[in-house]
Amino acid sequence: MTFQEKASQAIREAGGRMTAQRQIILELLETSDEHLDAEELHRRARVQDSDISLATVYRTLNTLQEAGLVQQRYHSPEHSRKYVEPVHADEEYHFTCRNCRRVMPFHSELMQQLKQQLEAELNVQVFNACVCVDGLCPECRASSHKE
Amino acid sequence: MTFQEKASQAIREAGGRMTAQRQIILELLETSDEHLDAEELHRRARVQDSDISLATVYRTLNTLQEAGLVQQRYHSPEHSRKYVEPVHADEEYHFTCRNCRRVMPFHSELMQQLKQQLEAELNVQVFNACVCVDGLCPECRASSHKE
DNA sequence: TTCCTTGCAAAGTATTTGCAAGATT
DNA sequence: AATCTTGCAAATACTTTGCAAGGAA
Repeated sequence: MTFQEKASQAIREAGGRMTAQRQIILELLETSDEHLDAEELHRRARVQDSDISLATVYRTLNTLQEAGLVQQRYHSPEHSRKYVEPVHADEEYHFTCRNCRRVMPFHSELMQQLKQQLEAELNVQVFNACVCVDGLCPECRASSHKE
Repeated sequence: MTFQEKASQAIREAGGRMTAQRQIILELLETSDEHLDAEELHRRARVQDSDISLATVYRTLNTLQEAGLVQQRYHSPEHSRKYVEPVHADEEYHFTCRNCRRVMPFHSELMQQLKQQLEAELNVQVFNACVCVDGLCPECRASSHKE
């Protein structure tokens, strides 16, 4: 079952409706590998429907998040914008350079371990973990040594 | 050297000045174990100086963060407010219940490992890692099973 | 005396919401 | 036909900023 099929089903099950706007947003989410925020998604969605509103993008993302179809990501150190990605098996996290703002994605089995640890030790059920790391990227690190 | 002494020194070294307002905020940061956001800090600071402004609290926190004296924390799933804590040896992270909003702090050596892994594999220098986990706390988990 | 810091109010950024019109089932 | 969704504009929440007055070094 593709992401769009899963989404359609979930929306329907929640008593919602499939609209042209939602279709566009789902398509963009499925085909983009980058992490998108509402504004960028809106910008891209307008290529297909120049009347689609930013509010609709926000509402659709919230709907999808509530249905567990997309998860939120924030980038350090700002944490000001919400990025979304479809829920997949391998979760991606992000390192942001404080100096040049470059974002480096990373994967780590440690996060899986952390979830298990929390479920065991705190007796909670984990839905989502957000990890944002910041510091200096290799290049900025090197140039800061020279100074 | 206490947190306040370190802070005074760092502020001075950066060409800044120690003011009554900053003194109050530093004191609150040092003596509170909870995580405070600007508004809560402002509320508490007003007990000692009823004229202190929210803008000053924000500016002071930014100054302290730039100096590496406090670090930011965000709570999932909202990520809307910035909380601060003095930089200490043992870093604390947070789990938030999606249902009852309860926040449970936790510690984990896995985060230290993650930092080391990133420094080794990505060749970056890590300044800060933010981890916010959300899901269901033990109580809400139990009651959701009953439904 | 220099210039950093403050309070105030206004502005800024990201996101949400009320409402009437429009679309889906 | 019923009601969910949309676009628009206004509202909200958190944080930053311009400016003139005040305060630290």
